[in-house]
Amino acid sequence: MSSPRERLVYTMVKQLREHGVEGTGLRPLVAEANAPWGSLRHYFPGGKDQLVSEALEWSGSYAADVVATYLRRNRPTPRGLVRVIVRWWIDDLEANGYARGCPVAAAVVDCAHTNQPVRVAAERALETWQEPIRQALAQLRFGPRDAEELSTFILSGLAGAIVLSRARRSTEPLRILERQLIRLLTG
Amino acid sequence: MSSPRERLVYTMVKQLREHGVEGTGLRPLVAEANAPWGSLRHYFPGGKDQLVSEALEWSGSYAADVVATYLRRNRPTPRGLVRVIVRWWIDDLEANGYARGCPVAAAVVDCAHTNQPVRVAAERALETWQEPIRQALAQLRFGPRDAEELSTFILSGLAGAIVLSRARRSTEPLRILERQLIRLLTG
DNA sequence: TCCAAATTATGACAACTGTATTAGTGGGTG
DNA sequence: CACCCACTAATACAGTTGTCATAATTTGGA
Repeated sequence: MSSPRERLVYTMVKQLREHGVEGTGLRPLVAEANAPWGSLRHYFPGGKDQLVSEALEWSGSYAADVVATYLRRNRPTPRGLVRVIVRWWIDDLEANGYARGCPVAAAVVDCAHTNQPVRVAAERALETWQEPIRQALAQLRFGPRDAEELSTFILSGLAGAIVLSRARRSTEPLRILERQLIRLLTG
Repeated sequence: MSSPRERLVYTMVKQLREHGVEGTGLRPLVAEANAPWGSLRHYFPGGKDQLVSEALEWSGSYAADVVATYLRRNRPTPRGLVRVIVRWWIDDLEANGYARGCPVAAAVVDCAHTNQPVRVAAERALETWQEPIRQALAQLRFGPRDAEELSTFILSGLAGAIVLSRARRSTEPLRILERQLIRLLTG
């Protein structure tokens, strides 16, 4: 399997997505990760903040990879780009009964003002995530300025649509996002 | 001033926006509200869930009022509608140093899967908020179906842009949202 | 084999969590 | 006055929180 260290980070990602930062207890987390309690301070001397920050970093890289993989395999189209971004979340929400949301949003909501290290980690994760989207838009006909603006806009819509979808227990908001974004990028 | 009951609800709104559901302790809350500890169980026998739910209801009504007031005073235009919705948040974030976000998003992120009563309250708050926006779109040239879709899309973008703005400590994501929404509604 | 370093076990710490109970205060009405 | 009521005070409860210190153990390399 993976090392206790890796399992702790990944389990933190999952817990973050389900319960947020403040809602995640270290002891339940360690239990679910099947990790020894002593590993916590050994691998994460920075405490909970460090573990959360690494979980966010992992999440940012993962999300970026989803887009980057699409770019590697296809010449991007507006439709295809939007689809690969939004569909991942539609599938995930449906597969998990709307249990898990966006870990970055969770971190921001809980700690934006009270916990600088975590906030900075969230900011970095968003940059990581945004980068391949911006690249994709640049490969389309969009100039640097539009690519920057539109990629920010896409992430905003996505983060919000996830929240709405979980509140309603319906993927409609995400499907609407997909339609409107395609309209915006092709119109 | 206002009654302890009202202060408790309003203070919960504030705490929700700053620390989320799980990050808000009842004792600090009661202290900040200058309310007697005994008032908690007296006015809110349903416990924390009830207090959070009422805070969400209050928030939904408040947000809806902002839009409804605009509608009462002006004949709506795409630009004016988007502006009144987005500007409130730009001003609020700048005025409070990005300390406070959207209470509904906070509730969803923390409790969407673990706390049905709160999730339902969040869903209702979103409906309340969406209603005047849909009305405004209906007063423009949009049919019922487009008004429904676009009002959902606007709320998605808004909730997400607030998250991004707090993460970056910059109102750029909200300003981008404003521009793109105007483009979408006028294009 | 033996040492040193990496890893884990165990348990304690004070502070805090939401909930609950019981007694008591106040003010207005009968 | 006496009564009842909405309201508050004070405290206790069992559980959990993140952090920490120290000892025991395992591991890999010389």
